[in-house]
This record gives sequence, C-alpha cells and structure tokens, in this order.
Amino acid sequence: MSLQILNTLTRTQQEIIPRGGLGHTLSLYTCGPTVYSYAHIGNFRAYVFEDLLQRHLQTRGFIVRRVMNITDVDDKTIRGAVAAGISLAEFTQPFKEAFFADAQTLRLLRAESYPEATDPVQIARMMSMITTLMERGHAYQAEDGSVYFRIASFPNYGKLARVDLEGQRPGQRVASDEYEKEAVADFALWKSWVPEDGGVGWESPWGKGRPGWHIECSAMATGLLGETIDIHCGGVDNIFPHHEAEIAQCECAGHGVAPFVRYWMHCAHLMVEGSKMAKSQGNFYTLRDLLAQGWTGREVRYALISVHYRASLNFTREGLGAARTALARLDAWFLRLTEAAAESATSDPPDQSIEGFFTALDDDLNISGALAVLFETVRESNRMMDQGMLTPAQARGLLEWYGRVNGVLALEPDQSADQLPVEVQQLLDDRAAARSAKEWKKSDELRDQLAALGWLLKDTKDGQRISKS
RNA sequence: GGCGGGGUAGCCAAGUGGUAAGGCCGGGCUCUGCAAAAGCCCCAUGCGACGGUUCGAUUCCGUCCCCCGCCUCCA
Repeated sequence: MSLQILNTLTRTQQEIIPRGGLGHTLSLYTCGPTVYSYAHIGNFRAYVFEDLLQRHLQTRGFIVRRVMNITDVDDKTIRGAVAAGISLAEFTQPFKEAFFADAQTLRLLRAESYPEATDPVQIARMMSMITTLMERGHAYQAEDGSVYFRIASFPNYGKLARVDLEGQRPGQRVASDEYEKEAVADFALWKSWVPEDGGVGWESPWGKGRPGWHIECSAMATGLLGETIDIHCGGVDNIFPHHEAEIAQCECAGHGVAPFVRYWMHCAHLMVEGSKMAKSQGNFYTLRDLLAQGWTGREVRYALISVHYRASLNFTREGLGAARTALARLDAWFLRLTEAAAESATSDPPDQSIEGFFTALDDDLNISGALAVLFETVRESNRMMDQGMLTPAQARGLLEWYGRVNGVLALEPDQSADQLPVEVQQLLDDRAAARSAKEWKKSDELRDQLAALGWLLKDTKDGQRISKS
C-alpha cells in the first residue's frame, strides 16, 4: 500500500507523491510558534503530529525538506515587549530558546530551517509579494494606511475551508474600526503603524508598519520551498482564515500556474481533562508545567502521539499515567530482548506481519493500528521467551525491527548518563554483599535506606536495578 | 445559521456487511527469601437513539439526540 493522507483540500485520502515524482524531494511546511509566551501542550500536539509525519515519510524513503516558521512579530509579541519596556527582539528571544528546548525534550526532529518573520530577508520578501499583489489589483491601501487583500479579486477564496462568502455578508460582524476596508473579510497584508506598536515598525512603500500574520507564512513558505509546496500542516483552527489567506496571497502573487499547496493536513485540538484548554479554566499547561509535575518528555510525547492526529485528544493525568506504564513495558521488553539476542551475531527476519506497523501508518498515520502491532509483537515475543522458544537470532531480528519502529516513535528511554551518588553506590554494594551472604534482614534495611533517599530498588535475576522514585 | 470532526467496555482508542485490535485500570496465576518489578491469562452478545435495506449491520440508508472545533490574526 502506498502512503496516503487525508487532504483537507479535497477531503479525500490521497497517495503522497512529491511534485517532482516519487524519489524527488518532498517539501513540507509546518506552521510554527508565535513566540510571545511558552508554547502550550496543545501547540506541541501539532508539532508532535508533524514529527510523526516527517519520521514516517523518511522511513518510507521520502527525502523531506521541512521548514517551520517562527512568528516573532504580531499583536501579542508587540504588546508583551511594550509592556515589558524592552525591544521586540529582547522580548521574544527567551521564548524562542524555550521553544527549541521544549522541542528537544519532546524529541522533535529539527526542520531544515526556522525562518523568522522579522528577518530582513523575509520582510523584504513580504514587501515584494505585497507589491505584486497591489500591481495586480489584488490588494489596496485603505485610508488608515494599511494594505488589505481584496478577496473579491480571488474567486477561489474559500476553497480550502469551503466557506461561502455570500453567506457572510457584512452586517452584524463588522467591527467599528474596520470601516476603511472594502469588504469585511478582506484581511491585512500590511498593518500601518499605530502608537501602541511602540518602537516596532518597518519603513515600506506604504509607510511605516508591520506585516500581517498571513503574509509572513506565505512569504517564508514560498521563499524557502518554492511556489508550490507539497505538504502544509497546521491545526484545524488555521484552516480558516489563516491558510485560506495564504492560498489567496500565494496564488495571486505567484506565476499562477500551480497551486500553492498540494496536500493540506490539519490536526485536531486537544482538551484537558475533558474540557477545552483555557487559562480561565486553570487547565492550561506548558511542557514546563508537566515536567515540574514529574512527567518526562517522552511520556508527554507518548501521550500526544498515541491518539490519531485528526481526533481530538483528551489530555489527562490518567493518560499520562497510561503512557508511563506502557513505556515501562516497552523498556522491559527491549531489555529482555537485548539480553536474549546478546549471543547472536546474526539475525532472523521476523514474521512479515509485523511490517503491519508501517502499513498502518501508511493509512493516514493510523497510529492506533501501528501501536496495536507493536504491543501484539511484544506479547507474542514475551510468550516465546517465557517458553524458551525465541532464538537469539530471532531476538536480534526483532530488535532490528524495533529499531526501525523507534525511528518513527522515538520512545527510547532517556539516557541516564549521571553517575550514581557515591553513598548510593556504597549502599548498593553493601546490599549486594549482604544478599550473596543471604543476610535478608540487612538487605531489607539497606533497601529501606535507599528508599528514604528517594531510590527505588528492584531485584532482577541479573542483580539489583535502581531508579529514582 | 454555514462548514468541519466525533459519539465503540471504568478510561484512552482501532476496525469490518458476517459476528468487536491495542493501551491503561481491575481480577487471576507464574517467578521471586520478602517487597517491588516483570511475564502470561481473563475482562464489551456490545459499538449514541429509533426506524429501514439485508440471510446477516457496530459497519449501508433515513430520521433524531449529544459532544467538540472553525466562521473574531488560538495548534
């Protein structure tokens, strides 16, 4: 089966074929963060989905060129900078750094580039696009100095979201401060400077101002990936108006031959404990919040990745707990398999059926089906090891398979490079000695001492295993 | 109102016109000096409601109910 995804544009499932044909580079544009604050767990749901997509594409042999933008100028960033009395760059810098740190914690693959909206190169490209749109009659400057996209000039507007502008005539929704626009739905390409913008602004042919949000993505996407992009991802809330606007801008400013994007993919939102995540409800989490609660990046990753991207995800404490338990099971299985394979230099290929992990993902990233294959394989091979029926070569074959599986899931245990504290190591050594002398009472006392220090001890047939409790 | 996504066991969640994957929780057992851990087994005559088509529907059709999102630069 070929790799297929549900294309928002056509609302049908389609095989992914790069623009240049199979074997050619596949361009992937993923909407990135607006760095006015720490990204929240809902943002990361989208990024984890995109990571799964990229990893699976690569596993299937696609050569992926991915770009993710950083929006570092908009209403919120300006408001934050002005409120803090610092420059826009000073304000956004820590949030940019936090974003990359969080992305690493969640094991997200790096994109090829992370263009920033305030980059002079990008600003210049935005102005160039706006100029073209003006020249072609797709944009106009209003009385307030702002430049707007003239939606009436683009009959295809609404094709992605399938909205009918006829049904949204100006009326109850006209904001009082938008009187200068020709039509309500016209959106800003260039926002003219206002006092609230403080020191933020760029000189342009239309006066001092700043770019509109939609034009940022349009300019960065086409500038780095070309006028036609293969796949463009984002959250469902971006379908309208953001992505609709991007289509309008790109297809009107470009050479007009090809579509801006060939495959649109959108992930659903997540909820927290059954409710919409909102600051007012007190269920608004950043990754940092979760780490502070004792969860690890890979546990959060598992919780986010294990629900199909188009289904709304109910993010709960129970779900995180389930992630922790399931990961522990995978870890234990991997360790056991590694030991079973130790004496084998060769590997026997596993049953072909476990390739079902990948064919499930081929079907619009059916992660549930894929995980089912993984856990069935875990149970079946555990059963064989219980019975002493799994040969070392078979174990090695399974390990190699799991290596490919993990290339997509990225759920391996964290590297615990840290040395054990000296006193802990001493207690462990003492206990090992006591155990070999069968001094159970002393052994138990030492275990209690370790527990008091915050260490959890487990006796396995290969000796003591310790972890932080 | 318009557009879109959903309602499957306590929770999360696949899937098929032919009698319900997987994960977590729970129960049982095995192993172990004990404990913990780990492993195996069990766990929905039922798939929002009501009609219809069919030999047979959770899966197809119709009607209805409920949840979530977008239509206000929020993933």
